[in-house]
Amino acid sequence: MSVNHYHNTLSLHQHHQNDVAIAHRESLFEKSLTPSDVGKLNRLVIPKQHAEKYFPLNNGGGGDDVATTEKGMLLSFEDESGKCWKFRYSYWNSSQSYVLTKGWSRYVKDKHLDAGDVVFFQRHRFDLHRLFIGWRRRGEASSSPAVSAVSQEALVNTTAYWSGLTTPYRQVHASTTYPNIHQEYSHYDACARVVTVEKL
Amino acid sequence: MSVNHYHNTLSLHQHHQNDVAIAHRESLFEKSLTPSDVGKLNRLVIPKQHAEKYFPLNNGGGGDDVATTEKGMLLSFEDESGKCWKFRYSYWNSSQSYVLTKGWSRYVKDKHLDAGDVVFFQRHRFDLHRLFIGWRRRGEASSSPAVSAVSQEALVNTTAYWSGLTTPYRQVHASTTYPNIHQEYSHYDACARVVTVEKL
DNA sequence: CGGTACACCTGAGAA
DNA sequence: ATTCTCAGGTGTACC
Repeated sequence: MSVNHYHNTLSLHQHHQNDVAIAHRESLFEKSLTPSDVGKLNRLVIPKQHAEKYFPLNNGGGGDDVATTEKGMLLSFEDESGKCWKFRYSYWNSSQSYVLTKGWSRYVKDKHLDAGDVVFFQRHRFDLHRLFIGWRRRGEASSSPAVSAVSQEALVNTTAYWSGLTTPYRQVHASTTYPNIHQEYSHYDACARVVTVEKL
Repeated sequence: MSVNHYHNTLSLHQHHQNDVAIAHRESLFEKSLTPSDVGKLNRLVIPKQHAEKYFPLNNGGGGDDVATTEKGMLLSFEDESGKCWKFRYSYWNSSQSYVLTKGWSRYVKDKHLDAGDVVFFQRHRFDLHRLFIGWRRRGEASSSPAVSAVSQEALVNTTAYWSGLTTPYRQVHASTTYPNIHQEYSHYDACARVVTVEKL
């Protein structure tokens, strides 16, 4: 059993501070990783139906959404160990697809993900801004049997929460409270409360 | 012998009007072109040490320099035939590198430059704003045997001329006879006296 | 639409 | 070990 496998499957029991949070998570969706998702393209394609449901970039509203659409946004997820991962999230007009770009390759490397492995996304049931990311090895069963039952009801409630707090790349690690306004990305920090020093 | 080769190696003797100027040139630096420099990226990376010595974008003086840094500037160079080449010159924050972009691909195409070929930059010894660009084929010796000896000594002598400039780019530009003010780029026309109609 | 321009991004290697 | 550089890329906008 590898170190990463250990963290993935046993973290529910090992990290007690996360146990409570897990009970309050709802699964959003998961994806089996393609070779491109873990390869040199350094991006994860988010299936459009999930992207538009859970991570809307703009819903046809005016104003700031324009900038959000053009520049993308920064999404933050807590992993199984409580570590915060930030990904640039944007829409590629050329391929008409939603993608996680900046930061994604680091996640792939850190978790040693291969094609066929599965990543899944969750969010806090009550604190809807709080997002989680997890993974499991290809062929492994999902740890929670209730995973697939969740989503349809919660969808409508989530859309309204995405707004335009912003933070610069280079200053992300300068402070955990993210006081700086970024010119480029709409940014919602889903794990601001998790004090984690990391490179983005 | 190709047409371009002819121009390159014989121009010293063919173009008498340039002979005087050549004697008054000092080498700044040269670069062996990478595949990317002559490929589809349409840009030339200027090694940072040379860029900051010879083509400073901001001199730490504040004010207009900020705009210069953000927007880049237009650099003009005379080639071996006296033709004026204008390149957009700017700094890429993301890669922390200085690049010639707009106009560069035209130069590569015109001179039929390939990877391994060398481009070199010179400036007038007395009229320091007058810049020159030249090239030679991969493997060819520098036309002036003294060049490499000159550059080391000249580096020290030349550095002060740029950094010690008290005249901002915009004022220099305004003092030339170049009638058109560019809206986007800080622009110093190093070959204003060469009447050349060209598209940039 | 294709080519160019532009502002990003990253990995590998050098320092 | 960490930082810096830069060769080689990307998507997007514009013409």
